Amino acid sequence: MLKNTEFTEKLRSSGLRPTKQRLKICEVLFNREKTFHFTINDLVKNISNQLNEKISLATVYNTVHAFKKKGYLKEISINSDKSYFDTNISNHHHFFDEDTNELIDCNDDSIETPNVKKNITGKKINSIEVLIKVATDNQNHN
Amino acid sequence: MLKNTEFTEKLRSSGLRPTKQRLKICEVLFNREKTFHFTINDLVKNISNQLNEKISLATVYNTVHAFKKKGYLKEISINSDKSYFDTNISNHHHFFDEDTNELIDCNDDSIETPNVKKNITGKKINSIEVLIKVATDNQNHN
DNA sequence: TCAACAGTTTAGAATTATTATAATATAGTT
DNA sequence: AACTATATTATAATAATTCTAAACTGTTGA
Repeated sequence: MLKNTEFTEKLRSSGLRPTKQRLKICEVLFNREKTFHFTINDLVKNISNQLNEKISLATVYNTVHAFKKKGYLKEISINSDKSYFDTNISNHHHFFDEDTNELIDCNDDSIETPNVKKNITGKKINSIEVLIKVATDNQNHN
Repeated sequence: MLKNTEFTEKLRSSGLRPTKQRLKICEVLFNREKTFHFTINDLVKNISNQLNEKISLATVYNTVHAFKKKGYLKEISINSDKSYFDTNISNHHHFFDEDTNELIDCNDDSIETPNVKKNITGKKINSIEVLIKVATDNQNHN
């Protein structure tokens, strides 16, 4: 569990001003045992539930994108109507339950990161994401 | 190159009525040498360019989703503001060029499909998608 | 400590993608 | 040719995200 001073330091060291709103967002995102997935909407709700405060939607968008840029968050590639973010920035993959729209971390090595034997010329690989879509067996029979 | 009669047959055999609009969409999507990626917007533009006709946006959405359900199209998991579809329904993976927002097929075996050693209990794996994000080396330094 | 400035926040409007709706039209069958 | 079920359409509604311009605030340097 980190304290506000530590968040302040961390933000400052990466060139982000430690504003009230950012510190609050840090608290909600990073002051917990386990990493988790969220949408912008989830986060806004969490802020109002946990801190009983309101940070404007636009600010939450700005902050999440700033944190992503600095590598404190990962955005998960999924074709959904909304964007999913992950506070787990380690190299890992995901299951997506199409019945419940639930995203499940795969932290052990049950999904191995595939080798990429050939890359696009002149480009650097920024990420390798694996998404396994699952559903109950009796779905999709129409 | 398939003819309209063949599309008619194919549609009918999968329980979809071979309406004018669907046949036209088939023509634009499947009457070509190479498979390709598109967004709904791209498709609407192609229809008006190639056939000089207009099919309503809602119909294009309906048809694309119907084709996806029947397995004639794949939706690609990517966190973008819009959905990408692929007429290549074979098992393959993608590069995504973050500089140009271009999606590139990987048809050879330079990206191998990862093994999934453990699955969610009671669920069936519907797909395994690998997305490699690339960019020029001098990006993301802010 | 304080003023100035650069960067941040805000609320609301604008934009964009997608879905819902309800009336109309049409394909396939009788 | 008429009937029925389904598809199409245009429009409205919704929902996610971005834009904008004004107000505000943290930081820096005096």
